[in-house]
Amino acid sequence: MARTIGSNGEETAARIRACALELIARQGFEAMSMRSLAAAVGVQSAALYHHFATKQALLADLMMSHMRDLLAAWQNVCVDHMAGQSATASDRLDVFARFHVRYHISRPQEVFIAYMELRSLSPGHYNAVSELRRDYENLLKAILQDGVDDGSFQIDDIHVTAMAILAMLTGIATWYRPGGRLSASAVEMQYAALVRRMAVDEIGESLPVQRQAKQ
Amino acid sequence: MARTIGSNGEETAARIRACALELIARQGFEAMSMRSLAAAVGVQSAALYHHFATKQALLADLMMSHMRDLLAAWQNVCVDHMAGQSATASDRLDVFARFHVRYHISRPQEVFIAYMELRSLSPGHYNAVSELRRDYENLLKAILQDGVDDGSFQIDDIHVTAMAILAMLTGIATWYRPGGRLSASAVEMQYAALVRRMAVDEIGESLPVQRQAKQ
DNA sequence: AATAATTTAACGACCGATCGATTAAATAAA
DNA sequence: TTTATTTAATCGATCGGTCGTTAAATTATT
Repeated sequence: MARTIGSNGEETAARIRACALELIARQGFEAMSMRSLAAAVGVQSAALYHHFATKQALLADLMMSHMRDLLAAWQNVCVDHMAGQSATASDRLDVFARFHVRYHISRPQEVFIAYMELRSLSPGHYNAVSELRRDYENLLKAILQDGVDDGSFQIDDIHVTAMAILAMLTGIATWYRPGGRLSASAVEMQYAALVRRMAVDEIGESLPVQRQAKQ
Repeated sequence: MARTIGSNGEETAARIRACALELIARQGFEAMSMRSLAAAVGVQSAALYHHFATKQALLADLMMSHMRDLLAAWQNVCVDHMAGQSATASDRLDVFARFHVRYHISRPQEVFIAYMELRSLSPGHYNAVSELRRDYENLLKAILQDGVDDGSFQIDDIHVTAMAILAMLTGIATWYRPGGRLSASAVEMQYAALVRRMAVDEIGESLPVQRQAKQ
């Protein structure tokens, strides 16, 4: 430790992360200079390099942390809400949708960065983050597949439907603002209902064959 | 040098626009330097300023053009497919969804830029683009409202549903690649079917009251 | 001759990153 | 308990380079 009384390295690193999240979310990674970040943190720009090797490493740290936190949070939900995977596909889809909305509403900056700054990552970091993203997408696909297998979902294409659901849910971050007309739980409820409709076609539910989209 | 044989100002401006679209879509607006853009076009960077006053003006030009083209293309679809607005809300929603998918698949770069680089716009340009975006959103909202009014749609909240649909459809740009597993028309069909499900709840269709999402 | 398009050359500002010096706390040695 | 040493953290200054932009000169078109 060095200068200021009552502060240490981990605390400074955490403050750098927090300020970087805000600045990158507001201006974009390329538009944020290390100098402006240092000013926001309240240190000299050189001090940033004691905690993060490069600007790129800082971005990768933020994005990897976000993806790992997201996956860990889902694991917690699984442990809490449906121990043993005994829940139906429909229930699990509902839990997933609500979880996703809740998590993305509670961390708007991380979410915004996670899918806006993918192109700012170096190839190596991009692959690492993409892998975690694929893991997360596969969680949803597995639920959809289970529902198709047991006949409770009517889905033409798992991949397309999963991409559609995730884009729809993640898009909340672009318009939802706390304190607006709708509460977070109201939004959560509505999106969960929309997701359910996307997976379940009530008319086709009783039919043994997959419902065909009309040309 | 001045004018090369067979070229004029408008042609150069068009080439600048095309190269800028590609570079910005790939690297982001902040990451694209005017020097690299000039190199891609095949001119000196100073020549760019004969056609666009500033880098910011170039971005605004690209985004405003995109939004105006999008709105104009929808007007054309309206004239062609449903003269006189006599079509049902369900049909109009279907036409809208298919149009949106088709248009966004055909112009991936413009689409990507249009919703990734909003924050790179100066306040004035941001407001101008946002106004056109709102116009486009209102087209969808009007269709949804009509369907709710005549009882063919079961929708809790027009705004939420419209945002969800647009995020879902626009998200295609993040994963669809020509020549992949699915053809553009297959994607168009599937997304149109999903949009229909989001607006129409077949079970609740016969009920006079709005269907309530289960808590 | 007038104008439009492009060049070369350069300006000042800022970029990410690094350097060596400095300081405070933790640890070891006396 | 004092003294010496190490480690972690920050600072001020600065590096080489690139940024957006501009001025003036040059060339081509009308």
